[in-house]
Amino acid sequence: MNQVKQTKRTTIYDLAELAGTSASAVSAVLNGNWKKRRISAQLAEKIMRIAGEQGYALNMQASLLRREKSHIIGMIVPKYDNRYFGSIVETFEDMARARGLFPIITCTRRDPELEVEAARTMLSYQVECLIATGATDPDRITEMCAAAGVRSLNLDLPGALAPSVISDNFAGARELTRRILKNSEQRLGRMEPLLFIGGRGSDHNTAERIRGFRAAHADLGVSVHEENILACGYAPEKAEKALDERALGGNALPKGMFVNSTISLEGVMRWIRRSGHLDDRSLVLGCFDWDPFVTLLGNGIEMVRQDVPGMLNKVFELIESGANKPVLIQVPPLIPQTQEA
Amino acid sequence: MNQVKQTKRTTIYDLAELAGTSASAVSAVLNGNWKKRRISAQLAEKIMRIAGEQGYALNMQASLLRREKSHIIGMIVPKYDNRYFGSIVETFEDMARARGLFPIITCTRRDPELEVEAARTMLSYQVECLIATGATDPDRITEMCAAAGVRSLNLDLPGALAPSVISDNFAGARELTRRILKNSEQRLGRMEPLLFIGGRGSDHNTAERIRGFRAAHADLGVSVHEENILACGYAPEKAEKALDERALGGNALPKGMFVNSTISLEGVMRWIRRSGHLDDRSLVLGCFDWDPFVTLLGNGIEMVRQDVPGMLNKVFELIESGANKPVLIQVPPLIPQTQEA
DNA sequence: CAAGCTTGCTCAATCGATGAAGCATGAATT
DNA sequence: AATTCATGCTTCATCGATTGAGCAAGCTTG
Repeated sequence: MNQVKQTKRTTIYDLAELAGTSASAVSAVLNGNWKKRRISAQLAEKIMRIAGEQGYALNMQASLLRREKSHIIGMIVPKYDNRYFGSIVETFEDMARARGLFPIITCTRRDPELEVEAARTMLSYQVECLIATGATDPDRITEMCAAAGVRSLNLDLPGALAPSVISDNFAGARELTRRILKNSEQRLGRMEPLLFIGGRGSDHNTAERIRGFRAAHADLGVSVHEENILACGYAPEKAEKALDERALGGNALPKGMFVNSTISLEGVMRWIRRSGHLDDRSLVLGCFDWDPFVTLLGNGIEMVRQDVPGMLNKVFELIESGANKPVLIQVPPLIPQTQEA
Repeated sequence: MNQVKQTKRTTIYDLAELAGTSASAVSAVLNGNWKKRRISAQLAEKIMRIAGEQGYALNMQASLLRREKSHIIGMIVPKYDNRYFGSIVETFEDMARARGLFPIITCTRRDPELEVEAARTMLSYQVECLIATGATDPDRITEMCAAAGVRSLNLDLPGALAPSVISDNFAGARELTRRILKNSEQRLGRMEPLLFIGGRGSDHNTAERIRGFRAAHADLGVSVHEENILACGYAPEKAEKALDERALGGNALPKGMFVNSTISLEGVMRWIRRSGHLDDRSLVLGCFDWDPFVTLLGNGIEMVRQDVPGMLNKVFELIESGANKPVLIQVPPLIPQTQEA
C-alpha cells in the first residue's frame, strides 16, 4: 500500500497515466471485455496489476450513468422484527446477488407516506425493478414505477396493477384451523369454535385467512359467531386489548385461538400470562407464521410457515419472464409436523 | 397522467424544453437552491408544475457523479434472523434518514468473503461511511475503506483500526450471571456454578462475556470449572451438540446456564425439550440478548437487552464528530426487571 | 447620461466510465 | 508494388445533473 493519503479516489484516468495508456483501454480491461476490444493480454495484465496496487474501485455512479441497465433491484419491506420478513430479506439478497443484481432494501414501518417516499428514492437510484413487500398501498407504488418505466411486483400482499406473489392464505388458514380444531377436540374432548385474532380486516391476507378459518369450521360442522373474529391490527398491544374487551363481553372466551401473526401472538401470550391462563393446558393455539421460540413455548402451538424461498422463486421467475400483467400467484405455505408438548 | 409509454426517463432537458427554459434553471429549481441562483418565483413554480405533471424523478447517478458528497451511508450486518440485528437495521435506517442520509444495508451471513465483497460494492456506490456490524474481519474492511478515503466504523464487534461501538459485554455478562446465580440459589436452595454456552471463543464479545461470567462467580465465591465454558459457535445445532457431548462427559450438567445469544438459546431449548427437562422448574436460564418470546417461555429466563438506540446514537455522534481514531465505546446494556414465571 | 448595481437568466465545463469510430502499424494476399 | 486485412490501440461524444462564469436588460445613483 504505497498510497498517499488521498482526497480524490483513483479513477481510470489515473490508472491510464500510470500504465501509459488510455482511459478507454483501462475501462475495457477492468470491465472484462478487453478481448472484444482487442487489447493485448500483456497490456491487460499490466492494467490489472496497477489497478490492484492502487486499490482502484469503480465509480458505480459514473458507470451506471453511461450504461443502459443499472442491475439494481429494490425492495421495500414493512418491518425487520419477525422471522418472516427477516427471511424474505435475506433470501431476496441472496437470490438477487446470484443473478448479478444489486439489492437495495428499505424498511417502511407500515407507513404509507414512507412507502411512497422510499419508492421515489429507489426510482432515483434507477432500480430496474421494485418489489413492494406487504405494502399498504401497492397500487400507488406500481403507478409511480409505471410512470418511470420501471417494473414492479407485489409480495406478501397483492395489488391490482402489478403481478403479485402471496401465500395461499385461504388454504393455509383452513388447514391451520382444522388442526387447531382437531387438537382442541383431543384435549377438551369436544370441538368448540375458535377465536380468530390479529391482522387488519381490510387487508387481503387477513380477509382470506378469515375465509379459510370459516371454511374449516364449516368443514367440521362447527359454527362460528361473528364476535369470535377479532381483526384488531398487528401490534401486540392491540391483541392484548382486544382480548381484554372480548373477555368482558358476555360470552366466555374460547379455549382455542387462531392467531394471525407472530407479532399478534406476542400480545396473546402476554394476555394469557397476565390473565393467569399460563399453565392452562386446555388452551389450544395456532399461529399463522413461524418462529422457532413459539415451538418451544410448549403448548403444542400449531404454526403455518410461509414458503419464503418458494415465493421469491416465483418473484424472480416473473421478473425474468418479463410478465407485467397483474396476475396473482398463491404459494402454498408449509405446515410443519405437529409437535406436541 | 397524459404520459406516452416511454422508454427513456424524463430528464431536466426534457423539462427545460417543455418550460421554454434552460436545463440549469430546471436543475436549480428542482434541487431547491433556486433562490441562490436568482430564479424568479414565477419560473420556479412553472418548472415545478411541469416536473410534477411529467412524473419527473431525479437521476441520482448523474447527480451524485457531479456532486462531491453522496450522502449514502452503508451498513453490513451478519443476519436478519434475530431481534437484535433487526432492531439495529431498523434504527439505523431511521437515524440515517433523519440526518438526510440514504442508508444501504446488506447481509453478509457471517461470511468473511461476502463481507469484503459487500464492502467493495458499497465503495463503488460511493458510500461516505461504512458501518461494519458484527464483522468477522473488521480491520480488513477498515483498510479497504481507508484506501478509498472512506470513513468506517465498527458496531457490535470491535476492530483495531477504526472507532468501535459495542455493548459493555463484561458488565452485562457479570450482572446477568449474578442474576442467574441468585435465581438458582432461590430455586435450588444452593448456589452452583453455571454453564456458559454459545458464541465463539475467538470473538471479543464472547471473551468479554466469559470474563464477566467468571467475575460474577468470583464475586459470589463460586468457582467455575473450565469444562463449564462451551463457546461452541452461534448456530442452534452447535449448542445442542455441545450439550449432548458435555452431558456424556462424566460430571453432571449444571442446572443453571448462561446462553450467549437468542440463536444459541434456540438450540439449548431444543436440547432441554429433547432430553426431557422441559418441565424441570429447577433449570435456571439467562440469555445475553433479548427476544419477546423468550420472556414467554415461562422459565423466568433472565435476559440482557443490548441498548440499540444508545449504540447507534454513539455511532452517529462519532460520524458527526469526524473522529477517526480507533476508540472503543462500550454502551451499557439494559437488563429488564426479572419476570418470574 | 454614463457608470455601476441588481435581477434573472443561459452557457459550457465537469464528474468518471463507456464504446463507436477511427488511426497507425505490420502482415498477408494479389 | 499495391491493396487488403488484422491487430492494438486512441479519440471523442455521451450519459444527466451541477455550478462557476458570464451576459443582457432594467434600475439607481452621482
